[in-house]
Amino acid sequence: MSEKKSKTNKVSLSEVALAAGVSKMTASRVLRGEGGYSERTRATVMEKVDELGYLPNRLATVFAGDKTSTFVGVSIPDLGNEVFAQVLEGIDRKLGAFGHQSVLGLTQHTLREEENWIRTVLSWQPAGLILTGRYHSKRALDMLRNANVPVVEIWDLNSSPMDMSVGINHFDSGFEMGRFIVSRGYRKVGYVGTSHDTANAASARLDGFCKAVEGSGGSVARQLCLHDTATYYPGYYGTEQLLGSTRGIECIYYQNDAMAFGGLQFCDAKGMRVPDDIGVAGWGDLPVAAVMRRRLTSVHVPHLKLGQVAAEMMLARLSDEPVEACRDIGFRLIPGSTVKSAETR
Amino acid sequence: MSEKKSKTNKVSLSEVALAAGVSKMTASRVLRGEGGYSERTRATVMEKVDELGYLPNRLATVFAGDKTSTFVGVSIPDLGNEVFAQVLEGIDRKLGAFGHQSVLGLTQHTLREEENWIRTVLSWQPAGLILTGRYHSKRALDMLRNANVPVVEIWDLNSSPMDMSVGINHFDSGFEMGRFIVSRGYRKVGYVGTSHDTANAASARLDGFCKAVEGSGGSVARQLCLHDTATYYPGYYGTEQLLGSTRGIECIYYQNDAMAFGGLQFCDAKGMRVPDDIGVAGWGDLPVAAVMRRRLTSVHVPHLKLGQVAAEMMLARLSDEPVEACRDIGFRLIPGSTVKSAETR
DNA sequence: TTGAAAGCGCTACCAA
DNA sequence: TTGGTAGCGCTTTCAA
Repeated sequence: MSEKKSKTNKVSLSEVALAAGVSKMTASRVLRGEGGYSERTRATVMEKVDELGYLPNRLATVFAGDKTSTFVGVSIPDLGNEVFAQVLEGIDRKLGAFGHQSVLGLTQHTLREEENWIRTVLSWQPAGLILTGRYHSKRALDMLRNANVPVVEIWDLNSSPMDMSVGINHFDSGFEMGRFIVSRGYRKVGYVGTSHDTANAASARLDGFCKAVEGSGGSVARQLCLHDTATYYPGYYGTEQLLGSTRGIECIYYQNDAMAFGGLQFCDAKGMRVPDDIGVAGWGDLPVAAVMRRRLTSVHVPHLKLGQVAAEMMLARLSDEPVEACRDIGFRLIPGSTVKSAETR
Repeated sequence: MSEKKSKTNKVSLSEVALAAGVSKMTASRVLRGEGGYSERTRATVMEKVDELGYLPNRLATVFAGDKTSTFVGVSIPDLGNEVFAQVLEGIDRKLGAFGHQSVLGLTQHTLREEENWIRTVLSWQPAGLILTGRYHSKRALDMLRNANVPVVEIWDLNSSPMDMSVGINHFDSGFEMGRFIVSRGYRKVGYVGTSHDTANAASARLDGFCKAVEGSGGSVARQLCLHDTATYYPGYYGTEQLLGSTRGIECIYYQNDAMAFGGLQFCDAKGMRVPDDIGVAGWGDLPVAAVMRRRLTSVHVPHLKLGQVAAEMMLARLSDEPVEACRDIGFRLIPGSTVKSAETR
C-alpha cells in the first residue's frame, strides 16, 4: 500500500535528514564526524538516527566514494586442519580490531576453487586479499594484477611475492627434520602423508626431508601419499600400510602432527615401542601435544602469530605505511621423545 | 594526466559496451545471461570482456537492484575450539557451493563484540546472518529486527528462535551425562570449566548435569570455573586445583573434551588410575579421540553437519522454500572407557 | 555552517 | 533484439 517509499524498508540518510530538518549533506557530515556543523545540528541528527534506527548502507558509501570496502578476502585450504584454524583466528582477530572483516574462502587445496573464489571476492571491491599458498592459477594471477589490490601470500614463504608474503620455508623445515632424524641414528625412514593435485607446502617439506636424509647417509625407503585428508585416522592406517609393505623402516616422518598422532596410536596398539622400535615425527606442533604424556617430535610454527602478522602487513599497506615485502616468521624443531635421544653411532 | 576516466582504474560495463559497439544494457544482459540478445552480440561482448579483463562490480549490482548481497555473516565465538572450526567449515562449504560467502565474526564469547560485529555486517546488506548462541544484546536484537534479514541461531537450540535455529539442547546433554555418571557408581563428582560473562551453552550443560547428579543420589561437590580458555592446559591445571582443594572427588565432568584430555594427562602424570581411581568425562567428541588408546567418555555432536544444516536452512529461506524454524540435530552419549563400566549400586 | 547538483556502475522499466 | 532514461544511497564538489 504505502510501501513505495523505497523498495527496501530500510531507513535512508535522506529520511534522517528530513526528520532532522537538514540536508542530506549535513546529516552525512555529522555521521562521518568530519566536522563543519554546529553542535546543535549534530545533536538533532543523532537523535533522529537513534529514533529511526538508521543503519548506514556501506555499499552506497563505497560505491559513491569509489573506494574499497573494509572486506579482506581470506583464502584457507580447510578448517579441519587445526593449524589453519589458528591462522585464520590470528588474521580475523587482528583485522576485526581495525574495523575490517574477513570474507572466507575454503579452497580445499585446489587452485581451481581458489580462482573461482578470487573472482567472486574481487567483485566485492575488497580492501585486500590474504591467500594461503604461493601457487595460483594463471587466471587468478591476471585478475589479481588487474584488480590492483594488496595481496599477502601466507604459509609458504614466497621470497619474491606478487606483493607481500609471510610464512616459513617449508623445504627448510623438512630438511632440518631430515638431518635431525639421521643424527639420532635412524637410517631407513619412511613418509606418510596425503596426495595433492598441486605443489604445496607439504611437498616442499617432503622434498627438503628427502634431500637431508639422503644427503646424510640415510634413505627414504617409502613415501606413502594417501588419497585422504591429513588427519588422525589416515595417519593410523597409513602407518599400518607403510609398515606392512616395507620392511625395516626405523622412523616415520608424517605430513603433520595429526597424522603422526594417528601413527603413534597404531604403534602403541601393535605393541611397538616408540622411539626404540620405531621413531615418529610430525609437523606443526598441535596444541594437544602440550598435554600428551610423550612429547611428539615435531616442528613448531607460531600459527596464530603468522595470521596476526599477515593481517598487520595488510593493515600497514592499507594505511600506506611501509611494509617489508617478505617476512619469515621462522620455525623451531621440537626434539620431543618420539625419536631416540642423541646417539650418533 | 589521462586518468580521469574513472577514479578507479577498473574497467566498467560501459567500457565493455563501448568496445563491443552495443549499449550498456545489452552488455549487462549478456553478462547476466538473461537472454534477449543475438548469439553474435553475445560473442562480441564476451570477447571484449576477456580482452579488457572486465570484472563486474557487484556492489553496484546489489545497489542498483536494491537487493541483498551474497554475503552471509557468520559469528563464531572462537576458532581455538576445534568444534567451532568444524561448524564454520560446514557452513562455509555449503554456502560456497551455492555462490554465497561467509563474512566472519569472531565474537570471543561476548555479546558486546557480537553487537558491534552485527552492526557492521548489517551495513553491508548481507543476505542473512548465522549467529552462534541464542542470547544477544537488546540492541543487537533491535538491529536484527529492523534489518529484516534471515537469521539462523546455531549451537544452542532455541525452541522459539527469532527466525530459525539449529543445534542441540545443551541442558539435556549435561543431564544425560549426569545420569550416566551416577549410574556408573560415582557419587561425589566435580566440574572443571571456564567462566563466562553470560549465560551460554556450557552453563546450560552444567545446569543439566547438576540437576541430574543431585536428582539421582550424587552430589556435585565442586564447580571450578577458571578464568582461562577452555583448552588442554587449563584442563590439566584445573584438575590439579580441583583435586587439591576438594577431597574425595570420584569423577570429573569437564566443559569440553580438550579440558578433559588435559585432566586425563594430569591423572596419568600423578599415577591415578582412570576410571578406577577417578572418572573423566568430556563433551564434544574431538577428532583426536578416534586414535586415543582410551576412548574418552563424552557426548558426540555432528559439528560439521550442524554447520551444513545451518547453511541449508539459510539457503532455503533465501530461495523462499519452506523451512522449519527449529531443528534439533541431536547428540549421542559416548560411554567410552574413562568412566567405570556398568555397576549400578 | 549549510545545501544543491552531479555522479559512482549497474539494473528496472519502458519504448523502439 | 536492442537502447534510453531514471535512480539505487551515498559522497564529492562547489557555491552560498
